[in-house]
Amino acid sequence: MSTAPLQPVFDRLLAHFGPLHWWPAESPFEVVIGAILTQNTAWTNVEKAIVNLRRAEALTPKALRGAPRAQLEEWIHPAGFFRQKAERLQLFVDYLFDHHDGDLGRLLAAPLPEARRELLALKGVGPETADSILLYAGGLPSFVVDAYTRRLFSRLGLLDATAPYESIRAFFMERLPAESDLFNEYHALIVEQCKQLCRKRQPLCADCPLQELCPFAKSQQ
DNA sequence: GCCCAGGTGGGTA
DNA sequence: TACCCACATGGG
Repeated sequence: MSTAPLQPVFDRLLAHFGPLHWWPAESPFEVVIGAILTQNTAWTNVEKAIVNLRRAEALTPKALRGAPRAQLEEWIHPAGFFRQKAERLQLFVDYLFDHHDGDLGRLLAAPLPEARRELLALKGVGPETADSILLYAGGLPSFVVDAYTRRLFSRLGLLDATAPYESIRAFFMERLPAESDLFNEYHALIVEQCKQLCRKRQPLCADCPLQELCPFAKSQQ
C-alpha cells in the first residue's frame, strides 16, 4: 500500500513531538465522557467538568445513570452545552445498561463496523465522537477526523476542508495500515500540532515541523 | 465586548 | 445535498 503522502507527515510530527499515547483519561469510560463533553468545546473546559465528576465519584456508567439530571448538569456546567450533554451522557449509559449490561467493553468487543453503527445510532454521538470512542476507548482502528485534521491537511493541500466527514476518514483509512496504535498517535499529533500554533497565535506554517511538506509555507519564502 | 473551541441534531429548500 | 440555527462556558 502506498502511504504517500501521509506517512511523511506522521514521521515529522512524531519526530518533533514524540509519542503522546492518547487519550488523556484514566479509563475507557472516561474517554466516552470526554468525547461527548469536548463536542465543540475547548478541552480546558472539559477538564474542569471531569474534575467535578471525579470528585463526585461519578465517572462510572452506574453512577452517571443514577445521578439526578440537575446534579449532572451542575457537575458538567463548565464544559458548556450542559443540558444537551447531560442528556447525551445519560442516553449513552441507559443504552449501555439496556443492551450491554452496563459494560462498555461488551459494546466495543463487536467488530468495528458493527460497534460503529451502534454508536452512530445514539442521539448525541456523531461520527467524530463515535470514532474517538472506538479508537481511544476500544483500541479499534477507526481514524478520527476533527476540525484540526481538516485545518491541517487542507493547509497541506492534501484535502478539501469542507468535504464530508466520511470521505475524509476514508482518505486516511485507504492510505494507512489499519493499526490502532498508528491512528491513535496520528490524531493525537495532529491535535498537538494545531494546539501549539493556536496558543502562539501563529499561522499554521510558522515554526512548524511540516514546513518542507507545506505548499503554503513554500509560497511565502 | 467579540471570537472561537477536538460537534450534533433538527429544520428548511 | 447544502445550508442555517440552537446549544453555553471560559480564555485570548
